[in-house]
Amino acid sequence: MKTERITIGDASKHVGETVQVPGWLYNLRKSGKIVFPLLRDGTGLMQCVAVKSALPEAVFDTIKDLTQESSVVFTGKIRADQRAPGGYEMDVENVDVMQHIPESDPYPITPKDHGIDFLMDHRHLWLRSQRQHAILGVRHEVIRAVRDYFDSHGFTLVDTPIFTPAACEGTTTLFEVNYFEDEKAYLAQSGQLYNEATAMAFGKVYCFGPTFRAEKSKTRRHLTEFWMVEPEMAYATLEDVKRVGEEMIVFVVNRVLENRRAELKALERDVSKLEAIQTPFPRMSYDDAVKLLQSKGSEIQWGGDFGGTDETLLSQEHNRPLMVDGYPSAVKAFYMQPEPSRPEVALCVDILAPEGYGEIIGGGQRIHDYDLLLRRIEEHKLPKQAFDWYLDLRRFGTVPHGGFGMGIERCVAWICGLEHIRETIAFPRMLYRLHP
RNA sequence: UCCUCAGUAGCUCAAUGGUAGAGCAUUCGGCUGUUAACCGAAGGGUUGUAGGUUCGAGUCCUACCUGAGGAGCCA
Repeated sequence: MKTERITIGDASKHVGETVQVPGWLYNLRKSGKIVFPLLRDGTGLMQCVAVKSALPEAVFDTIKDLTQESSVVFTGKIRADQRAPGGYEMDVENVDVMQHIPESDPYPITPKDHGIDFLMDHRHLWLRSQRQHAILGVRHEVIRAVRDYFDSHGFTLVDTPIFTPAACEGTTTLFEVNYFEDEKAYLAQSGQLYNEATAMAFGKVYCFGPTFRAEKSKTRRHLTEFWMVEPEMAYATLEDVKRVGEEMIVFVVNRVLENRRAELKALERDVSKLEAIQTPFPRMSYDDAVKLLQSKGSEIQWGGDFGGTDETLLSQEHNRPLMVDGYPSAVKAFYMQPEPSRPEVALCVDILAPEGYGEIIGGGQRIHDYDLLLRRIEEHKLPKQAFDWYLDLRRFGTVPHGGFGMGIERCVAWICGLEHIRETIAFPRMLYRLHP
């Protein structure tokens, strides 16, 4: 009879059975005639027990000499045991070694401390460690929840191009691609303009994909390549955008709390901070935010954008994400709809995550009037020709519409309580990091 | 692009301008319930690179390289 292969995650269903578990050796503790190999398989960690007196000498010797991260298949009987890290233990009966990593060239990431540079250089291996594994598990849950939210609220996924002919927002720096015959192409920094077109076709849409920013940013909040989800809604106002934003965030946080408790625990995340995330989110105008910041000693003047420290100060005021609306039009993108009674401010909103994490969502209502949009394009000295199709949307059945973009990595960093965004993506691309 | 800090054993870090050290990892030995196991021993170095000051530089000075944190900009 063939022994069944199981994963560590399913160990609880096989207590008392003799099974095979394929995996990698996470660590090994020896005590003379008994050894404790700790096996990792991507679904969890399981402590195994090999007793010399109960095994053929060759099998015991093979196990006791295993090296960290060697690939092995253990065969043995599963048993519940409180002393084991995962709650279940295997009494090893046999081992099949796929690859024994040689002692002369051992696995570089030992169970002790390492510096960030070393770990980033070995990112392809670092992903195997428990903490990184937990973070990427939460990331997966966040992405799944985001898609489930939009899919179950009438949104259609319509993905937007990565190669684009012009800047979406004139100011930011773009990655140039020299391939297309007659003109330069750029890597997308947002799918929003295209979303506006598809929203007029489907009503409610979202896109989800990588975006690229060639900013020389070098902070804990920045990646050169990051993933963004961008919903866009026809016949929508700023209020609609805010409501969807807060609902979606609460939905995502609840999903992670439901399905990723173990990961949050591994990350030592204070889950009470996440359990406090409920609608409605506190709201504040840009005007009031500036006054508040000034009272706290910030240098900010009305008309300027918030610095990182300003965002941190604001978001620490509340235990829920904070919505700040009505930024000066001058600091926002050209397509932002002005407030009718105060054209100098825009119908836009930023959502700042609590605990000092800063902006995770930026969005607003878009200009739907042809003449105003054309004027803005000219004021920003953008090439009108490149925006002809975008202007067309205002010629053929224009309606008020809006949406937002959420940076997945910033959201994951906040939910996981991480110091730095670089751990929220498998292979981060940053100003000075392209490898591995 | 600018500012600040750092670079010493495979890794994490010590070392008043005066003999280059420890823990982990590796190798050898010991231990039948370990939890980053523990105990004993051994091997392991062109102190990021190039100049300079000095009787003498890991340490001081200059330039460069690499990285980290931050600013501006942004999600």
